[in-house]
Order: sequence, then C-alpha cells, then structure tokens
Amino acid sequence: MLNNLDEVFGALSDASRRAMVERLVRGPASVSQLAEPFAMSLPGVVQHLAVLEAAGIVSSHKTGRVRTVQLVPGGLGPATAWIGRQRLPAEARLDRLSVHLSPPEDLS
Amino acid sequence: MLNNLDEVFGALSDASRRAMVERLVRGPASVSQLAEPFAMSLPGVVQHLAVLEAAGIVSSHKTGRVRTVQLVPGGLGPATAWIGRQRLPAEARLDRLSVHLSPPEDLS
DNA sequence: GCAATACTTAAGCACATGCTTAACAATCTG
DNA sequence: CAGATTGTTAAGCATGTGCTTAAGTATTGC
Repeated sequence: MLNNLDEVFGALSDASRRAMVERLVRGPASVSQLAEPFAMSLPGVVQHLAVLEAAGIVSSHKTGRVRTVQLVPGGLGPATAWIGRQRLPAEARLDRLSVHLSPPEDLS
Repeated sequence: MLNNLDEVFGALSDASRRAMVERLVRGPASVSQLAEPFAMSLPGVVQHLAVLEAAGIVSSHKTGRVRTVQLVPGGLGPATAWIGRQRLPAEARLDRLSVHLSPPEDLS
C-alpha cells in the first residue's frame, strides 16, 4: 500500500503552499491568480502547486491556456486521520464521546 | 507572533519521526528505546527527536544518563487546528461538531 | 497574422535535510 | 576504580528543496 503521508505533511510544511490551500478553500483559481499574492516567479508557484498535486491535496485541469486549480475533497484526510490516531490515552475519552454524538443535522 | 506550523508539519513529514510519535503515544521512552526499532545510528535518532522537540510535539528531560522523551499534550494542536480551518464549505457542518471536542480538558 | 497572455521547460544555485562515522562526556555497576 | 552503558558533539557527505532566470509553447484577441 502506498503511503502518502510524507507528501501530504511535507506539502503543508511550507507557508506559501498553505496560503495557496487557504486561497483554494474559497474556490478554484488559475495559476496566475494563485501567484498574485506572492513575490515569487511563476515557475516557483507552479513548483509549489506540483507538490500539492503530488500529495493529492489539489487537482488541476487545463482549459485553453488557463490551468485551473482546485482542492481535492478529502485531500487532507490522510493527515487528519493520522493525527487523530495519535491522541494520548488521557484524551481518548473525547474520542469515545464523539462516537455517541448524533450525526450532523440538517442545518438549512 | 511566531508561527510553528512549518516546524510541526515538517516534523510529521518523515516516517521515522511519525513512528516515534506513535511509539510515544503508548508512554514515555528513553532515547535508546526509541532508537531500537530503527536501522539507524543513535545520533540519527537524536536528530529526529530534536526536530520533534523544536516543533513542540515532544519534550524530554534527562535523569542520570537516561533521557526520557514524552509527547507534549496538545503538541499536535496547531496542525489539527490549521487543517480544521481548511475544510471546504461543503464540509462545514463537521466544524461545528469539532468545536465541542477540541480543547484538551482536565481529565483527572 | 501578430502580439499579448498564460503558462511550461530547463538549467542552475544556495541552503536544508537525513543520514553517517569518530571521538568525547557523563553516569552507573561490580 | 574499571568497564560498560547512555547519550552528545562534531564533521562530512549525498540528496532534496525552494527559489531564480532564460527561453520556449500553446492560446486568445485584435
């Protein structure tokens, strides 16, 4: 089985890449749009995006000359799951509590 | 304000360091005990522990000639919190639930 | 068609990372 | 005290990371 935790955590260990993820939470964006807040060359940004894509955090497709990037739903799942497993025994009660909480209700 | 997300995610991006954290969830351990599962020199292990300690994930104290390492409660909190904030709007319902679970409480 | 736009590819460079071995403490044990 | 145990310090090395600039390749709009 392929373990991509190295790539996921590695991708998140860089502030520029985290900022890109934060931007993408608000919706898909082109490479240029993602590059705009940074004092960084476009190739630099593209390299960061490649890291995020290799980690499965982001996906992209090219339409015409524009590459649109978006978050992969659940792309952070492996990271969340791993961290969730490393709770101290003292914190375990909270885990059990969550099991008994009712599933999320319709909040409309 | 100092931002240690780089260090926390960076520390978790290495499989050896994650394995050490997994071991420490089951209780404190000496440097030698932590080193035992690895085909790695002791200085190598100590360097990994230094990364975990710099990230605030682990703490250690030396008694006699033995250094005992343990998890810092809530040391993974910054990572958990950041990931929790990057949920897609579609996943937002889960956020409300997590609000009731996150703060580490006094479990005495 | 021609120029502007939006990337892409390639190469290179400084610095960080993940190890190693060798040598050095410091502490316990018989 | 002598030797074994436990960790530390220092140095070095191969590889990875995070940029850069320069030059190229589609597309699109006039």
